[in-house]
Order: sequence, then C-alpha cells, then structure tokens
Amino acid sequence: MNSATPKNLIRQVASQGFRLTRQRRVLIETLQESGEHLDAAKLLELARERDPAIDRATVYRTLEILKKLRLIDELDLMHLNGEKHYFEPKRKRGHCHLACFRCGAILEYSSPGFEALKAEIARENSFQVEVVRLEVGGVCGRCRRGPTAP
Amino acid sequence: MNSATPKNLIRQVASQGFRLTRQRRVLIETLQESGEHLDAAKLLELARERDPAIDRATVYRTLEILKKLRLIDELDLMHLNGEKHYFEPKRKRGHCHLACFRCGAILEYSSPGFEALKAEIARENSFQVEVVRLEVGGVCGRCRRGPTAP
DNA sequence: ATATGTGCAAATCTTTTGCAAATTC
DNA sequence: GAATTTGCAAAAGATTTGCACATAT
Repeated sequence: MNSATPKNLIRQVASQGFRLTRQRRVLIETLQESGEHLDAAKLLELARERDPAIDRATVYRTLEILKKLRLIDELDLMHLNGEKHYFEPKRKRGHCHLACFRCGAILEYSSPGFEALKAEIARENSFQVEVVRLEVGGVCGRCRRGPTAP
Repeated sequence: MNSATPKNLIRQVASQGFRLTRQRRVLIETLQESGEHLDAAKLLELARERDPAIDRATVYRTLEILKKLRLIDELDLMHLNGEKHYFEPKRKRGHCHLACFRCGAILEYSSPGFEALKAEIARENSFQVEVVRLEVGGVCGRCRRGPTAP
C-alpha cells in the first residue's frame, strides 16, 4: 500500500488531533492529485473547482499544518516566478529540483549520492535531519544545445 | 590573494559595466565585512551606519546585481524567521546550512560529498550548474541532548 | 456542548516600480 | 553631456491575523 495517498495524508492529519473538515480534505486531495508543484494561489484555484467556498486563509492554515507534520515539502524553485512558495507531498526518496534560468523548466533528480549526503550531514554534525531542500539553478541540457524560446 | 575581498567584489561589479557609486561600495563592503547572513533590512541598517542616506530600494537593486553576477548566494535559512531572504558572498567551497528548529542556530557544513554531488548532478542531467542551495532543517546536537532556551 | 476551524476583511511584511533629481563616466 | 543610478513614495505580491459565525467530534 502506498503511504502517500490522499486518504493516508488525511488520516495522518486526523491522527494528530486536527479535525477533518471538508476544506482540509479537498485541499489535501487537490495537492496530492495534481502532479505539479503548486503554490498557495494555484492550490486555492484548483481546490475551488471542487468547493468554491474555500478561502485563501484556509489554504495557508492547512499548508501550515502539513508542513508542521512534515507531510509536504516547501520549495522556492529558485524564485524563477516571484517570491511565492511551492509545495509537494513528501516522497519516500528525497529528490532535488533543477531550475533552468533560460527556459524555466523544472527537472527533478534523485540519486544514491543525495541520500548518502543526507546521511553524512546527519552523522557529521550530530544533526537530526527533518527537512532537506536542495535546489539548483543553471542551464538545462536543451538550452545549452540551442537557443530556446523562454 | 583572496578573491573574495570587498575590493574585488567591487571591481567585478565595475568590470561588468555597472557604475561604482558610493552606495554600492558601502553596501558591498558592509555585506562582506559582516560575518553573518544578512537580510535586506539588516544590510540597510548596517550600511546606514556608514552612510545614512542609503535607501531601501538601492539595497534591493544592488543585491539584484550581485545575484545576477553570481557574486552572492541567497538563502532562506528554512524561514525560521519569516519570509525574508539572506545573503552571503559566494565562497570558493560550496557549503550547506543546517537550521535548528528548536534553538534557531544556523550551522554551516561543507564536505567532499557535497562537491561530488554537485558534479554528479551536472553530469547526470547535462545541466550547467550555476547556483546550488542546500538547506537542512531539523534538530541540532545540543538541542537533542538537552532542552534549550530558544 | 464545546473546542476547533472557517470566511471575511484588514493588516503586515517583503520586495518592486515610476519618476524627477543627482551622480558617474 | 549623456547615460546610469538614486531617493522617495506609492504599488504590488505573498502571507498572516482578529473576530464573529459555522462545524466537527
């Protein structure tokens, strides 16, 4: 069974003493079922397609809970599009995000090397690692090869 | 000779076609000479001790240039203190920041493993790496051992 | 029944922008 | 002298908050 289904996220929230409101269910399902990295405004927009009454404040309050419970990761994506933050459900294998400054593409990459570095960081610093954010900015392979329409 | 002195930063800015204004000199020197990670407001405050007329907008505009020239790195420090960003002059050896959620301490860590991962990312993705940001949140050794006053 | 959570609107915080005046080359 | 840069003030963008009402357990 996959531990990252919406139902399980919802269950985790409930088991931590938070009430299961209609809004929280919809927001979590929306976040989970959209494959993309969503920012708060986009999440609100998508969630409203299911439940038009949801408010912006509720979005932020729900994201706050999910962050606190370490159920989602927060990203900047190198601020390619302003100062907002993006969110995605946490996955089993950590991964980093490569943002292309030319075309704006976001690539994901995970490797044993990344997992090993996390372990090294924890060990060498006696640090209990809870959140890891590795973001890389530069130029993607496509853009290096030829000019790209941004 | 150390390539990361204020004079050299200033020279680099000049060599890229930007004018050497009084304000830019002061801001760059302030950023360089303060050992800490400064956010825009703190940088403004410190710079004003040397030149009280400097404006907030000039701070942001100068940071913009330094970022574009890849002379500084931008950090979030896990948003332990709000949404602002922090800056530090780029160093030869990349390093990551470990932020303690309990006491707020920021530790720095660099290792061959980190450098190796950067190379791996570039190679495996045909990606030209220009900026790397690795931030880790969790609990530092001191806080794990005993309760800490935050 | 009671604690929790929501929507609304206003506030806050950080960063950006337009423009006339000042500065640098 | 011409182009760039600054300070100011206002705008913009993202997120947070106070409070009366609604909802979940």
